[in-house]
Amino acid sequence: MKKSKAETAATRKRIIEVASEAFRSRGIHATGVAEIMATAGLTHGGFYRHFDSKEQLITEALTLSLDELVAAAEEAADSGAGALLEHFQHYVSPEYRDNIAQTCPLAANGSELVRADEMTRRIASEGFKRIFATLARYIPAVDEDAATDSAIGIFTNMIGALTISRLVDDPALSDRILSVTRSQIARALRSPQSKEGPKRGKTDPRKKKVGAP
Amino acid sequence: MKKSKAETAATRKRIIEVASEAFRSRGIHATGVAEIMATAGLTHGGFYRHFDSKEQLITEALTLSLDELVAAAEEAADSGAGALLEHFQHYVSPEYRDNIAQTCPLAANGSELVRADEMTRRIASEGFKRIFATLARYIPAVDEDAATDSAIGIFTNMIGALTISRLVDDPALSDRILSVTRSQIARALRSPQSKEGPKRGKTDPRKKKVGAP
DNA sequence: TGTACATCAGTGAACGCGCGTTCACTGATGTAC
DNA sequence: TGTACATCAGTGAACGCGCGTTCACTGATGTAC
Repeated sequence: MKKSKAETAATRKRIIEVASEAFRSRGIHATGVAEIMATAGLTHGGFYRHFDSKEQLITEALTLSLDELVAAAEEAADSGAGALLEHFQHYVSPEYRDNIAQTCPLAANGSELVRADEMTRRIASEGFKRIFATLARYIPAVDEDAATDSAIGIFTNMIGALTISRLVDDPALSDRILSVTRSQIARALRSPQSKEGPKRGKTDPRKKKVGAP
Repeated sequence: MKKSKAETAATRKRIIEVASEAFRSRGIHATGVAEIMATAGLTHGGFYRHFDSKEQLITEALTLSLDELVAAAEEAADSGAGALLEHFQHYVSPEYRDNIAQTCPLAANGSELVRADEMTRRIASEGFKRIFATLARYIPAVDEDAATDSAIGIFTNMIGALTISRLVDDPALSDRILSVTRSQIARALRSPQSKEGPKRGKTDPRKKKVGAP
């Protein structure tokens, strides 16, 4: 029962879509190939007609979810600074927190990605860079370097807040974590950022445009 | 070959210590009971003389690592605000980043803990609360609520920065993430914090002292 | 355009493997007298 | 204090199970003529 090229491509796409949600919902390690195939309406034997290994699916699923994340941020950015502020505020909202399957994979799978293979970490790194670069373009700052610093700070802050808001078992504390983070983001996006700080925390001036595409 | 009570207690403690480092190094799911027992110098069959299940070991290992984390923060706090600043700056240093086995379990296992069982999440939550409460006591702020908000923000920020600094495959970017976060922490710990922000990001005034022990 | 055949997406059974957990056994410890 | 015996920490083999992966087979698709 060979399938047409279009149907084969659609099946492959469906497997990746299912995997990208399943990995975020239940974790990468904890989600099996058979489970993904069953959700996609297939038996597990056919998996290797589409992918060399589970590892390959992980990288493709991560690529998809990061592409979607970047696209959403760029779309918001195209509508101006106000829309971008709103977009990133939504990133640390209860709705976003409660929709782990369809939101940021760096927050959903952070500590698992730290131990992923080289290719997966590269994709995660590239996705991280693309997001904070988009953000940096709209941050009021004394120079490009300061804007990048601020964007990095905001984005890592959001990922930490989101992760911990999902971890804590006290709903009121969870909401408060998000609320505090929204305030921090709003402050950073409103007022021009400089890089001043105490000597020990100062950005090393030798590092130039690291990670800025 | 029954062992003395002292020896039994020492063995149990050793298993928990080994597990707490192994879970942080290699991940909770990815670390097997047999591997932990072998590292502790035992065969895996004896595991169930000490624990009911792997889950129980997870909660005990997490308890240990969080207790150590809290103890270190409180020790620093007892030496004054300067020592506390230094302590939390160290939290987002390259040395700390590169020592995942012996540092913050919320950063090392964040996304896995989100999906852990009820007991484990409760312990993680309690640990989180104890740390930010310690931090809040030394933050200059207009009131206790604002200090708690600031402490929550700083700590979730650090966890996100640490996780992403371990994830990215570009060493210079990794260092920069930590450096940026050190600056943010220094700023927050130096100048009095208030809760002002735009309406949408404002802390809900109905939430009083959530999570503050 | 029609026919003959090679391709290959998908099925379902099976592979080896490592997982968490159980169990019969050993023999030193701790206790009862 | 000394002896007899019950306890139980640790061993090592085995359990069922689900994992990622392989494979013989089916039959519709796509291609060659």
